[in-house]
Amino acid sequence: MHEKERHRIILSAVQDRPVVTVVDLCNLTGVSEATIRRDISTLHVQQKLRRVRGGAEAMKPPPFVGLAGRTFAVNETFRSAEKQAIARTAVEICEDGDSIIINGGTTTFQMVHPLASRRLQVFTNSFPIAEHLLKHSKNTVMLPGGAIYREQNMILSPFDNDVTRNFYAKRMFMGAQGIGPIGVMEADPLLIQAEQKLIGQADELILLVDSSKFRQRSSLVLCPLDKISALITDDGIPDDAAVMLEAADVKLIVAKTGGLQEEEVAS
Amino acid sequence: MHEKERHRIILSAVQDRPVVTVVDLCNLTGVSEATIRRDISTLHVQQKLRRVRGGAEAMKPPPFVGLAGRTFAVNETFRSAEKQAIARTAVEICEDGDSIIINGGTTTFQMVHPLASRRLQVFTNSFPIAEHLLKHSKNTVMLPGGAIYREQNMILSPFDNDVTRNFYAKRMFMGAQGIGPIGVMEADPLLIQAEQKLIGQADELILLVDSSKFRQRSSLVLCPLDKISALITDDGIPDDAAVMLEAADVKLIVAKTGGLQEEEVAS
DNA sequence: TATGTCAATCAATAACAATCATAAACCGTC
DNA sequence: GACGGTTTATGATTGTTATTGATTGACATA
Repeated sequence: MHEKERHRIILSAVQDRPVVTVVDLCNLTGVSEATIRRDISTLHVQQKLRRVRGGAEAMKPPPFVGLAGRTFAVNETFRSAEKQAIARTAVEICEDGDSIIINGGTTTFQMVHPLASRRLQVFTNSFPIAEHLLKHSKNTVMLPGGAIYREQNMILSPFDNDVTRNFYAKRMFMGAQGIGPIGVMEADPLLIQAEQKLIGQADELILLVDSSKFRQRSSLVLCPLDKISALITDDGIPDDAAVMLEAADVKLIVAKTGGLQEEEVAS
Repeated sequence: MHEKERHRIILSAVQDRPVVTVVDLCNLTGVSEATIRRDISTLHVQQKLRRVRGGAEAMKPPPFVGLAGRTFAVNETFRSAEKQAIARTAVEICEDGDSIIINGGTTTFQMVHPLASRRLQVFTNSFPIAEHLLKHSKNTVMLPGGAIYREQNMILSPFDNDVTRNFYAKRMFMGAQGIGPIGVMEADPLLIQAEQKLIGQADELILLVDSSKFRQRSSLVLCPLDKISALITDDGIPDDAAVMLEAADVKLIVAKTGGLQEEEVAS
């Protein structure tokens, strides 16, 4: 990864929230802490951000974060290191020029930072993802039509006749509330509807879930496991879950937190 | 491969992507690293790009699209007092609960501030308007589907099957490049297409133009004057323009800058 | 004390500049 | 055209420099 590329990612992250830690940036970029510190120092003297102990903060903190950004930010801090590593791994399997679909969620949102230095065709129903990519990257951004639901920060539509049907992608990335033998679980019927509309518009469905999701259950089943092409998670995945995924022929990708390699466990 | 040919490829790549590496350019052109480095050096002294370690970057690194974009911001300061008065008047004729369509533009963008304390159903193809209303108001925000065009900061779609057809509003507000006896003028064919899609989804079409627009002409005609229900402008409007509008049965509303009142000149 | 952050250092690596040899393009003259 | 000489562009090789990641110890904090 190149210096400029890292700098873009760092600036992208630092403007996303009040403070970013060095560890966060390591997970986001996959480089060592020493390098991140050197980068922060460089950007500090360039006045691009302010260096603080433990990380960095934006030069001009946003005047006030709307209620939308707040709930989002709270969720983000939960298991954020894992989510960032997972998101980085997800972006790494994409190539410039690819068409991808990103379903809204706190884990998938982390993809925006590694995407800052890339150029893809991104279709997303998440308003914050679209907003961030528009401001901090050169990716092409496409949206479905519909109403913006503040609670989820997503664009949802009860109609079937939107441009979603006109977009076809190589991969679709999505999070989930939980994973079990029955399949992928979600909490909200509205999300189910939106996600099912998107599944089928992509060749591969790739799930991004941190390992805590394997212990969670929910009432609504989005789709069975065999619809999933690959699943990216962190190294806290239980053995029985790995067996379950292998049985369903789901490619398991374990993202390494702390910055180095990804490791494929099962095909 | 000829030198000029490589240079075109390099410049194309460097403006397309945030960063290009020497290796990338080697793969792209099929020549050696030494040659690419020589090319980058040449283009660097020609100020066509900036040379950085590992590759090259575009001269103006981040075309960061701010909340309202760079070109947006420049336009916003031009005749902003008039635009704000016009926008305020436009919002004043709406009542809470109304469904309105706001077409993107620098004048219509000014509507977001008076709208901050209101609660309407707003359908807009302007990303900055949606963003602002979402963060700073409680209005319901709805969007058409499509790609976000950075230059205009608008969501445009070549497809006809989007949710636009499912949204019907009491009023549609739009700006324009110019106004003449022939009708409403616009500069960009893409905008024409998007605007024509929206017109017809509202009972009334209301035009927001500052008085300088009566002296402007453009090459593309969006619609004839008689499609317009009302036109809001400032008190700099020429007499002949007022006569022209009266003849076309357009209700003329003059926004008072600084003051409060609207004034009806013709019905 | 335990933990996390940081700066200094060093080895490994990647990127670079300088140099040279080859081959193509160029430019005269015949 | 054809030939010989020159220039120019390119790729490979070399040694040099810059960047990175790991290690260590210092310092602050809980």
